[in-house]
Amino acid sequence: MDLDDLRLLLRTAEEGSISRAARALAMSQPNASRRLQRLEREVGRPLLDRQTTPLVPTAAGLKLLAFARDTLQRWEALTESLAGPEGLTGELRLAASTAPSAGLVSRLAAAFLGAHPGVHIHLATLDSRAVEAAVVARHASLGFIGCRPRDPSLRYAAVADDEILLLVPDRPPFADLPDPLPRDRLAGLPLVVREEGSCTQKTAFEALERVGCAAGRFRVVLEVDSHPALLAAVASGAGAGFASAAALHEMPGQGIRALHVAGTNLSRHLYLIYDPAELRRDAVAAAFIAFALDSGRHTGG
Amino acid sequence: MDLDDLRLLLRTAEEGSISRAARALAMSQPNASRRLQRLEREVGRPLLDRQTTPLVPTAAGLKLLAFARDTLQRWEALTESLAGPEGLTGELRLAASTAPSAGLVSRLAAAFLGAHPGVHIHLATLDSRAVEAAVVARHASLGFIGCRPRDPSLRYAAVADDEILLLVPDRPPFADLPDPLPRDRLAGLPLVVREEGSCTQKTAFEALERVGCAAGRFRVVLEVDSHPALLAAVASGAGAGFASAAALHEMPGQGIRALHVAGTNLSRHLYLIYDPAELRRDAVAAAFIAFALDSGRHTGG
DNA sequence: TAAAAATACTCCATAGGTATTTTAT
DNA sequence: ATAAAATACCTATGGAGTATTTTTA
Repeated sequence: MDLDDLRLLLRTAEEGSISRAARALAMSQPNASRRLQRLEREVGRPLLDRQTTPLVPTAAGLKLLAFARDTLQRWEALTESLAGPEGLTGELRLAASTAPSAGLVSRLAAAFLGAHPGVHIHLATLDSRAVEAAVVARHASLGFIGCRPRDPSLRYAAVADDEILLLVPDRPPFADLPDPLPRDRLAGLPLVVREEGSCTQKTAFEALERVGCAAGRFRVVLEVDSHPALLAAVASGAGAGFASAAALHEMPGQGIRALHVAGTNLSRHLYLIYDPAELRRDAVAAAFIAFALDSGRHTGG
Repeated sequence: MDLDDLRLLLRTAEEGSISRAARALAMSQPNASRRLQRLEREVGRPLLDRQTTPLVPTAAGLKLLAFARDTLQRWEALTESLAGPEGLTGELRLAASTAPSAGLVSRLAAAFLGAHPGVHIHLATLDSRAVEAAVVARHASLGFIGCRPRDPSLRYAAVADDEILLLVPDRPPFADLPDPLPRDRLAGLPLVVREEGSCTQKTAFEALERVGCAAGRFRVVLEVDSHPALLAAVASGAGAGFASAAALHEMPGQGIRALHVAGTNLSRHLYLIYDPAELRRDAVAAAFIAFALDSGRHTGG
């Protein structure tokens, strides 16, 4: 008997349908059906009357439901109390994409460590795709990326907003560009862009395209594969480039001005991605998510 | 979280040692160690202080121990109450070796069905080795054989005693043999024996060997591969043969006398064999074992 | 030095998914 | 006829075993 069996039984009784319960708990219908059958074998009695619609618990099912409610409630209370003031213990492996999220994440990590000094956090900075792969492969419990995950088995939550700015060299012929830069001036600028996997890049181009600036109209003069390289290229006058405001905070390059693009909402979210099953197996990861979402409410809104 | 995790934690705390708990619960030490580590990850705190000997639970461990005791106790009570007067439901697959045990087992099955009319029992009669194989392969939940199981992963319990008798043709030159037959008369008799896998055979020869009648001294004239074949052979005067008293009850052959062998305890046990893990997964099998052992106490002693 | 716990590695059972069939409304 | 439950089948995860290393009394 597994706590998940109890959750499934409970949900099935609430929904009155195995299929609906399976959907709600993100599992396949045959799997739910089998788990309930196994549970019935284990207790030696049918738990649900499958003849009726909606499905209704048998007498034995009602007894087990009472047990399930009680046990789950006591378990939640227990784990919550264990995560209490003294803090958690264990290891937490995070993966964050590129510089901007690494900045936010390290701040989050530091704050989390204040509440839970017994936790050892390992933070890896990878590109967005590698972050997603690391979470799927369980090399990391949690990931932070700038766009929604592609893998449908991963859940995500927005933890912060981040504005994308246009960086330009602080020298002619860029020095005289006005700060809210009119959109039509963009097409003439030489651009330094990030490699294809970059979320910053993707978000900026998508937002511009939405207001009528097709990506094809830009003059891409240089493609680099990291944020520092982009800063260096812009600072040396190669062209303009997009970067997130958070990343500038961390490392303000010299000889660079940051401009807003007029009439365009070049903001992006930061997404926390995770495998839902992991939360049931790793109390530290679960606590970190709760912590991140909570602190996001204060800062990001 | 699994009930087995709770049982393991409880036992570990009682024994003060992971190794001892593992032994007690019939699992390997590394497995026990890992399961406890996983449980610790799940709750986010260490549960045992491994620095001390004997091992001692941490504060978090004590809380979880209280939860474990309570939950297990409530679970046992629940499953017991569900097996109550109205009876269990489900399927029970039994495998019994040869005729003698099939007789006992079908009587047991009938009695069990009286208490649990919702159960569907499937009884297969196989030779001893096949019974053991069926239990190991989970084709049957429970098996009944005449000797202890070879496979160390199986548990066994003696459920009844059964006496082995010497069957002789009711005609010359056997007709004048005295009923408590002196052991020294055995060596001269032509014997009909069962195939090598037979437990009846094995038990009889072992018991005789123990009192000094080496198997080599017997005159084996015929080897057959079933109990009915043995009866037929004896009835037709081919020779004497060993068979269990229970089997005679079922099918008393004509023209056959059953003799005791003087000064020799030719009794054998009937063993119920099972996979211990199965009991936690199948309430019907668990109930049948309890039932069989209980009724064994009244009849067999 | 001896016993216990943890790690490394391997294998197999089984949990879980997809596709399909059966059942019930 | 449609939706839900059960079954068949397959794959891959991870649970469990053996062998080994590390640790601690």
